[in-house]
Amino acid sequence: MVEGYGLKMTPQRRSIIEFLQTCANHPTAEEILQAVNSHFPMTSRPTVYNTLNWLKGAGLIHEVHEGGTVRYDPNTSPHHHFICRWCGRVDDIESDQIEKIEFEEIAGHYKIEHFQITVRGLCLQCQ
Amino acid sequence: MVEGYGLKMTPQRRSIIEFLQTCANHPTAEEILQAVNSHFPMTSRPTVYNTLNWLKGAGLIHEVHEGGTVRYDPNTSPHHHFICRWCGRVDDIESDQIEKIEFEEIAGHYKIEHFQITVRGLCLQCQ
DNA sequence: CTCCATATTTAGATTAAATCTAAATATGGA
DNA sequence: TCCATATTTAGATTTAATCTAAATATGGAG
Repeated sequence: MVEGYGLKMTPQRRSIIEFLQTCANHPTAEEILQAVNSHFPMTSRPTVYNTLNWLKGAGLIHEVHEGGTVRYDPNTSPHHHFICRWCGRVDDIESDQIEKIEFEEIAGHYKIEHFQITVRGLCLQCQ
Repeated sequence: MVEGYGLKMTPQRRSIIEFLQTCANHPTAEEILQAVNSHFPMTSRPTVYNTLNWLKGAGLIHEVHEGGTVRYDPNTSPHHHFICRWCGRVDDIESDQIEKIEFEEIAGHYKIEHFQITVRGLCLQCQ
């Protein structure tokens, strides 16, 4: 399936990928485990973590470390995050919603490969 | 010491605060435990976590969740972070080193209280 | 300065997230 | 269809962080 790496597709992996592609938010590993088991029972915790690490290594998902919990982000296009101080939800903010940023001052010191903005505040429901 | 809250100053807390004020980087709880014990032996792990949570609640330090490890940041002025992809170090980037950002597009949806930029790449030593 | 109510520290147990192990199982190319 | 090899699984294990109850230290009141 994933050429050259000897990787095999399984029902468990298919379920996890399918769930990640259809969910709009940023689920935790535990939420993924629960959701997948409600459709395809008996997928074990290590399998969920194995698959998530496989997807992460292949660059198909990203980990989001915010608020002490690890979440998984199926959106791999460059984008930013909004985090609600009250309910903890993580929403995507597309890059074109934020103006370009210049890094002139620090460009000499670091080799900048990527940057990400984390916006915090209150979402519509929690205001 | 911290008025109105019934909090008491102890040698352990003093050591932890002193270390945080003099260290330039972003230590983990474990690193703080090691450093404090080398100066003032026999400070237990729960005491380190108690003190860090007390300081965090008082707004004197911030937690940094990056790369799967929790780090503590004694710099509470608004600033940004650089994270080295290779060695994992977290450096401060002061706000005035990055140009102002406008949030016009998303201002209608969220109540924005704060934003922080995470820059990733390679530090001088790791290039 | 001394006393003592109360906050703090401690060792050890406990929790929770994530990973490891070895055995059983499933995948997909030949 | 067969079978080498990757994957899954249950259960144990690791690690970070917290909880517990008993011992201790702090600092305001007298």
